[in-house]
Amino acid sequence: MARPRKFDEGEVLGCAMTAFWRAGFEATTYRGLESETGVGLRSLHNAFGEKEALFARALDLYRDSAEAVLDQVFDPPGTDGLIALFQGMAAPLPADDVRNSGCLMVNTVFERADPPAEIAERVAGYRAMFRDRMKACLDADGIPEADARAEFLMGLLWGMLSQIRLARDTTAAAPMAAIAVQTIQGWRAG
Amino acid sequence: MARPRKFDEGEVLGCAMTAFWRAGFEATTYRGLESETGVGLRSLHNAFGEKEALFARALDLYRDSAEAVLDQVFDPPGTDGLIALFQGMAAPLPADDVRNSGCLMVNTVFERADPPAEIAERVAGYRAMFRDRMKACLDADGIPEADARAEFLMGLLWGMLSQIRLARDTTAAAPMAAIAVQTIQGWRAG
DNA sequence: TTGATTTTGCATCGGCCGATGTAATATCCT
DNA sequence: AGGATATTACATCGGCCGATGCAAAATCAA
Repeated sequence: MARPRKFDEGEVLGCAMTAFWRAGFEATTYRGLESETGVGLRSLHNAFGEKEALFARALDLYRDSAEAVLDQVFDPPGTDGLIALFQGMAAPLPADDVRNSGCLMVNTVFERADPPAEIAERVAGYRAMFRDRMKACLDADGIPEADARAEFLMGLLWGMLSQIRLARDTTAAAPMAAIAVQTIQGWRAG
Repeated sequence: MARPRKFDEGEVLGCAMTAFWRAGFEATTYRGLESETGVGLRSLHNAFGEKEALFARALDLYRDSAEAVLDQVFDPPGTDGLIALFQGMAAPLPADDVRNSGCLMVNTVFERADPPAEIAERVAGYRAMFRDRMKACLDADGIPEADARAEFLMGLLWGMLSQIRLARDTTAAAPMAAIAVQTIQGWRAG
């Protein structure tokens, strides 16, 4: 019915997500994506619309990917999964792995001082999702004060991601992960 | 010997610091400062040079202010000071207080994907200073594993500041502060 | 008062970026 | 083959920002 696209939309979206992840919203430009993907500026704009919309789709992709990981790590839900999560967060990775750039959602919290509602909702929703799944892990093992402790673990997690972003290296969070594991084990014992 | 300035440099620097703190490096413009302070664009540029240099001076001012606070809270150094720090971090403040915008250093980690060395050094130095002073508090009370635990507390602190920035409200970190205090007390007891 | 010196106000340059207009191009359906 | 339709390539607009040039203004020393 019409001229077909020369590029795969999902592929380009993935490329945009990692670009936002590494460099942030501002520093990621349509013209930069044009160079990286070889897709023309006008085609990108045709496919994704304004930059804000592309960013929102990148956040959605990120959330979906993260949930897929949680489905595995928290299977079944419990403190073992939490411990695995914190240990995995600080595991060494190849230097060019995008996860050395921290977490796209956390980065977004800080970069965009006054984001549009569409973005703020996605970030807040992501955080709530993550916290609720950690709380479910605490509940599964009968840990008391699960609400406050899940918030506590969220704080710790995002703090680790701060340090990872500062150092551009997941292993920079290893000392924190070690004490986090101790603390969770302490809850389980006590 | 020459025409005198019509503005106070320290006052303008303080204004710039809070602007960077609230809105970030990019969103804070010389033209915006011109409006806020009433000082002409050309005069600002004359006094502070390029924007990067102004930002570096703002970071220095921030560090000095923070150290002055630590001098009080950690007097004498010990876990009581640490507990006071974490509780104070989540204490309610007037809505327009700049501390509801988190921490300038943490914000900087995230906003600037590839900062000039002058900036990166200041941020890393600030974090190291803060961690060392927390470690000194642990040492003062004979807490073991002080190095890793100080890192752990840094992670927690920066995670609380993430949540504060997301919510634009220090009290959003209250649940984390409560568990943090419990955890520190546990170290003291055990 | 006069001259040296710094600040100030105004205008402007150059660059980057998001976004759009337009015409040529490539496909599918009939 | 031929028309309808979406994509592509190219050029460009408008806006914002950092930075600078320049001349008028304001002070102090002599």
